[in-house]
Amino acid sequence: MKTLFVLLGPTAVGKTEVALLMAEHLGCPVISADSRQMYRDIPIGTAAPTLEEQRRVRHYFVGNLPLDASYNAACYEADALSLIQRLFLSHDRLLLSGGSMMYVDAVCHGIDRMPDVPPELRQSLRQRLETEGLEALVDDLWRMDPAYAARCDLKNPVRVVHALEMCIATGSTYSSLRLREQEGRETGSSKRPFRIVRIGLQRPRAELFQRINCRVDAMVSQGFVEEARRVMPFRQLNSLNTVGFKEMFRYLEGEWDLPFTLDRIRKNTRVYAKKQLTWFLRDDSVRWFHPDEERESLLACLEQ
RNA sequence: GGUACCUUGGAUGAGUGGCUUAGUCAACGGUCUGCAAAACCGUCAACGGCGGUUCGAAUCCGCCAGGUACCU
Repeated sequence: MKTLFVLLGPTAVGKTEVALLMAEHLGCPVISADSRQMYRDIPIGTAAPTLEEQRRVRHYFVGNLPLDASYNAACYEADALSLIQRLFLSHDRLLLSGGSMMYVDAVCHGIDRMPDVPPELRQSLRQRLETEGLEALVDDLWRMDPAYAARCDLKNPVRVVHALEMCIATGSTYSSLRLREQEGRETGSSKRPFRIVRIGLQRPRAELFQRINCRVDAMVSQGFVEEARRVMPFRQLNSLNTVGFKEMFRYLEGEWDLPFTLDRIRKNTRVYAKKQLTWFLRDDSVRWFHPDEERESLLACLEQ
């Protein structure tokens, strides 16, 4: 049976380097699962694999999208699965590596088929959110899909708006589209025709935070400020609603000074890393390793 | 030596006699199927010390300690 190894872990833990080793060991490319490294023009701020690293091992889904692409986890699921299927023709073992929780989840568990949201619909709901407030939208949700309203985080505008988008776009209910929830995680369409082995990278928190701090400084010396300045005209794009860029834009506007800005970036990156860990730690099928100290056993686990 | 002002949780900062005491930032924990490096939720902890007034004090009074400003 074909095997997909999935390498995951918090940002700055050292995934890129370990992925290279694993890929070389397996003789396969790296399939990246990073929602921000996919965008071109922002390699420094997203700590994307360098050109040298990409010469060492072929990478997919790095720098392959323009900043204004509209993309999401469902697109990624489709793109990744078709690539995986193709690569399995010539490989028995493949490597997916990345820290974007939903993207990894989409490949491993699948995402239910849902309609595309017409941009005008999204726009009008966003408009209503501003003029009428969240309460009005919540009332609508109770009316249109009480089952989902009962379990939805009703204080989260993004969730409420999305549920309404689905209800209005289909004329049905959002909850009726959520098949994975109804069938349970391991059944139904999410069943993959290949084996999935999840490998997690983790370090003691102090060590991880130390690496985050160093990486922010390294980014700056690689020209992060200039990179941010170049893309600032497009700051409203989702691709730039990203830790590092959000803060850097405020610096470039003169609102914050540079030391303060870098502090905020470090802090927000720490918070992001914690969020990733919270997500990944829930999945107890993940086998965890220290990226430096347990490299031997990590590579050994590829042979099982 | 004298006078005035100040002292709140890790940081900042409201509160001015009474429902276990704001907010912000940090820290910590969590949620998550279509913008997810997004969005959202929760927890934590303080009224400088001692004594007094009072049914009741972070809030009023006195002393002590520390700090700031000005004066001789």
